[in-house]
Amino acid sequence: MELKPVAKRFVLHWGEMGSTWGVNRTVAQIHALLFIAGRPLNADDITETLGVARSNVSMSLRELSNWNLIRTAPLLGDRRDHYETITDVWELFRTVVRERKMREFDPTISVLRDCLASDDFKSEDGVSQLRIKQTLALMEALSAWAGEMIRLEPATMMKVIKMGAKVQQYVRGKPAASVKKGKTA
Amino acid sequence: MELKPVAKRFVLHWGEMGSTWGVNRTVAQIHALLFIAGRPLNADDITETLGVARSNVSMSLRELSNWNLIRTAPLLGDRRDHYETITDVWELFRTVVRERKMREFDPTISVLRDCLASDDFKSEDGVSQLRIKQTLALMEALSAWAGEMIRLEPATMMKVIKMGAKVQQYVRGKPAASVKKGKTA
DNA sequence: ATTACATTTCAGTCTTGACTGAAATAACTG
DNA sequence: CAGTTATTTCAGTCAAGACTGAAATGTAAT
Repeated sequence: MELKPVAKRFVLHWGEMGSTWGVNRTVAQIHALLFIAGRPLNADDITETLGVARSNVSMSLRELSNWNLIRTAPLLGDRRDHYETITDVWELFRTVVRERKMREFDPTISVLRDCLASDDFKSEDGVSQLRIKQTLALMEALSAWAGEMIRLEPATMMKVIKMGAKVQQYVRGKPAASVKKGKTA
Repeated sequence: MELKPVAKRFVLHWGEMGSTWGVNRTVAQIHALLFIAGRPLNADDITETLGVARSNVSMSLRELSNWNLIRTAPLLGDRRDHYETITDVWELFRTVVRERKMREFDPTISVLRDCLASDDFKSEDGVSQLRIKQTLALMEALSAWAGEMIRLEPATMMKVIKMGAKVQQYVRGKPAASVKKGKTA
């Protein structure tokens, strides 16, 4: 299975981006490949196409599984495991947000709550206390927001996102000049 | 300058999270330290407090500067550069979003547009074409959304976030049962 | 201009974690 | 059950990049 030029470029770019996004290159490449392939692939297909070790593919598939980004798709007449990924981009996005929230936000929120509750907290500098409280408040707000957004149907989420900053008119009670006219930096 | 227990925990935790967030440990620790310190610090203060090499501090400060997360704050009667970071957490958040959008979204959007525009595109599999188009649409929507959000005043942005999924009632035309009653997964 | 202090650069070292290949395990088939 | 195929595990290797220390550069005072 040889990739066509554009597909190859897509897979390679996704792999590079993976590093920035906190998953390694191979994991991101495999995901891109499954996403673009149009049919479930088995581990050997992937090994061949990407030119990495079979064992690397195995571990990377496990990692993608932990992210809930792939599932096995049994094919009639073929013993080998075949893998497919979510094809709806908004559903995909939702999954990634859910997982990142779980890995990156929730643990930090726990630590911050713990800090606030600790006996030592009262003896900290006033500024430190304030910063920690504010950081926790920010993260709780973002976490709650993300939690609500990922509960929406993909189609609804899309509408909300596309509505963009126009929503502020509802929190302010009137349309916002700053956005419509681009007044602020 | 010795850190109090909670401040130390905060700095260490922020450092660990940094790895997940795509900046290295030292960079994240320095940022946490400046955030919690309550006054501008010079490079030697930081070196001492964190117990890393002076040169490492120098490079990390440069990195934070590239992220627009710190600025120098000249102190009367002291030649050495002192550094401070944004203290408003929403402003801080806005800066991080702006920078990540620039580094992680914008380049990918360029690549995808390029793929679509290329001569090879038409000869790709139908599925590949579709996936690339949908991915680009998603990323453009998110990018536009983020672009609008970071233009808002921090206080407004906070209100929008805190409003959460309730905004969907405005895109749908009525309150959403799925959120209020938690019907969906 | 010289000295003293502050900062940056960079070549080399060290750490972390990605990747491989071989061996072990598991799953199926006749 | 023996043989075959598929998958996972893991110890070792390798690569990327974080970190250090020493040297170079920059900056201000005398």
